[in-house]
Amino acid sequence: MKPVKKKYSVGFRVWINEEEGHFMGLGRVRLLEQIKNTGSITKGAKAMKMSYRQAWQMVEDMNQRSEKPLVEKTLGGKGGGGATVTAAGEKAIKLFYTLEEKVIKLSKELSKTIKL
Amino acid sequence: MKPVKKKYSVGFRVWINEEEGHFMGLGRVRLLEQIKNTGSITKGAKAMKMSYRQAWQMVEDMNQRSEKPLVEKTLGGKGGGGATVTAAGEKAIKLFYTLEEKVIKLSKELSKTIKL
DNA sequence: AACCGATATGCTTAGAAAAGCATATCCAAA
DNA sequence: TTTGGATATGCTTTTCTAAGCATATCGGTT
Repeated sequence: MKPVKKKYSVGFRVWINEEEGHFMGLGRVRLLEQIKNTGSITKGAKAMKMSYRQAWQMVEDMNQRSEKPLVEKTLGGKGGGGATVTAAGEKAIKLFYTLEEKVIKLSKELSKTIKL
Repeated sequence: MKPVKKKYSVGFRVWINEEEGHFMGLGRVRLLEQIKNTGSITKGAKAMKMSYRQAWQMVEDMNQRSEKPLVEKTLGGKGGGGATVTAAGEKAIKLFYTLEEKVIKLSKELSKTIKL
């Protein structure tokens, strides 16, 4: 009875670095999408089961470190305020997925070649 | 005075998954190398400023989940024992670097294309 | 000017991961 | 059979991160 051959595969994570380091990975991209869908950081965070505080900090960090803010926030007003994803934000989301897609493709190819 | 263009780049992490999930990433590969260099888990761990306990657990995990052990351990004997990296271990190390190299190459290319 | 729901932010708490400690075990060599 | 240095493993402690709580602030709308 020969030992069963195991299946191995390549795993990976991609992100975008700004000069100071990690800038935007899958988590932040998803957050941006949720903010876009729900119209607020609070609701977006809730949808991701993430604390508002952390979500807010992520948005703050991204806005401060990108040349143009990715999220625009409104205080007061109808419903008390909200947040929307800017054109720059949309662009960043698309860019991230484009990059990720290419790495996914490579990792799938590499997975086939693994022999251990 | 125009705003200064920021430099962005693509960051990544690669690892090898076995059926149960994460199997071997850069940290474990380095540990294997240190074990090879020093001839023991204890010294290898120390060289990496990692606790012996953690190093031992990693080795145990790798050995149990790969078809052939990557590290061979000796109890007692001259010097009280030690550990060596098996041929299968060497193979795994090389495989990992081969995979990583390809992802590095891709990420460098992608870094050039980033426009935000 | 009162209201409302979201942003903004400090401070506390909880939970998970790593480190650290203590000790038992192993066995070839001397 | 004693020695020595490494493996083996349970248990405690530290550390770091994320979550949670509390509260102040904002400002268009009514």
